[in-house]
Amino acid sequence: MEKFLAFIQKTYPIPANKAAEIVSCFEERTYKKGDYFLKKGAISNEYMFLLEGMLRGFVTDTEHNEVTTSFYTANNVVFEVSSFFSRIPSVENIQCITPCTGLVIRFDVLNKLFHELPEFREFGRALLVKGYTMLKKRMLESVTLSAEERYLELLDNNPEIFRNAPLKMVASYLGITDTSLSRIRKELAQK
Amino acid sequence: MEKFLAFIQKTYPIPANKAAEIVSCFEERTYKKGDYFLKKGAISNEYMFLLEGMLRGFVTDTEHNEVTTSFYTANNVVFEVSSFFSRIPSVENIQCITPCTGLVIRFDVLNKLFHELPEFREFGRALLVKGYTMLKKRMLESVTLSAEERYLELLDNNPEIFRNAPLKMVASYLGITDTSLSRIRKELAQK
DNA sequence: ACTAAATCTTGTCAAATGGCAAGATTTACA
DNA sequence: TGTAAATCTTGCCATTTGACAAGATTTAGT
Repeated sequence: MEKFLAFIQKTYPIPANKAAEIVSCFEERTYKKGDYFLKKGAISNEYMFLLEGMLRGFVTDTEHNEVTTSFYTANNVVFEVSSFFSRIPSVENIQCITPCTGLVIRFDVLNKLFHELPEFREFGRALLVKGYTMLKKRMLESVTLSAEERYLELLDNNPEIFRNAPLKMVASYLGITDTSLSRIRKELAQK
Repeated sequence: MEKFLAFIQKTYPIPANKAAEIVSCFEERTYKKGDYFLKKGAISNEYMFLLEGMLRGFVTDTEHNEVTTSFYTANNVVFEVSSFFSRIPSVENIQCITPCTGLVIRFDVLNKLFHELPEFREFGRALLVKGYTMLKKRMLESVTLSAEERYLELLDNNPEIFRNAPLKMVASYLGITDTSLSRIRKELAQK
């Protein structure tokens, strides 16, 4: 798949024949809206490059509220780091919020590739570092920016999220209630 | 160093002779209180296992406030993931808040070890995954727990932080002001 | 031990956000 | 297309937290 090859090259350049070998180990899969890619309590066994659609990661807090931890958009990888790499039960759920198509690989196959192809291993590390970096950035913004600024930033950088996710999911991702987010929008509209 | 060997074995078991080889590539270094291990704008070139003392990671926000991003305590590694592995200028500072002693290794030497010793590579990945996991956990707590609960959790799990870091650093780490933290303590004391 | 600087506490008031509930709007699907 | 469910908005009031500033306490260095 073109998209996946382009993604690999953008993340960590790899010789074309090696990249093709990698991609051939993935298999295409489709999901319906509402399907779970990963359920809390399960050990994540799949790693996906998302071709189309959108998913959300979420946990349930002590008051039984669903708190969105991440949105996964097309042309990015979808997996839960801790459960997948440390082989422990996931605390997070990952669910399709639209119909999805992706290229999937199992843990053992991915690991085999990591061992055989140093370039792919470096690609994996680069991705891990990138994810880590983005999470740090988000964490930082959650304390240095106001809710309104965080909303505007998300709207700027990931407008597609607002087309597919209900307000409540976006609000909990931003760390506020849907009521507050609705008010923030209202105030912005009046400017 | 015993402590470092124990840390390696705890994180990802490695044959003793290999572990010894690894440790021998690190060199001991000492820092004074206030010394910077990493300065904003520099490309991080060192990775440290901290034997004694404590450091803080921080950034400066738009209003010139220092926001603590992490505390580094003895018997853990100290480095900034993005800058060290992606070779980009750091947005964070890492500074000693007490005199420190640690075992330090340069980027190129560490990478050489990663290439030569698959076990050490896996140790590195395990550490990266662990750090990522802990950051996710902290992120989650920042939205599901109240400031008071976050304070109590930190007090329970890392009491040593309170012995060395001024209130202001702890407060910004918890995502609140020093004033609020002071009030939280007052209320807790009254119970 | 003395003094200055750093740190911590506390008061007052303002702003941001949440909880709850009702009503408006949109969406899904029979 | 009609209707129920889901989603979004809004009003009211309470709570949390912040900004600022003054005073108390602790720490560091001579």
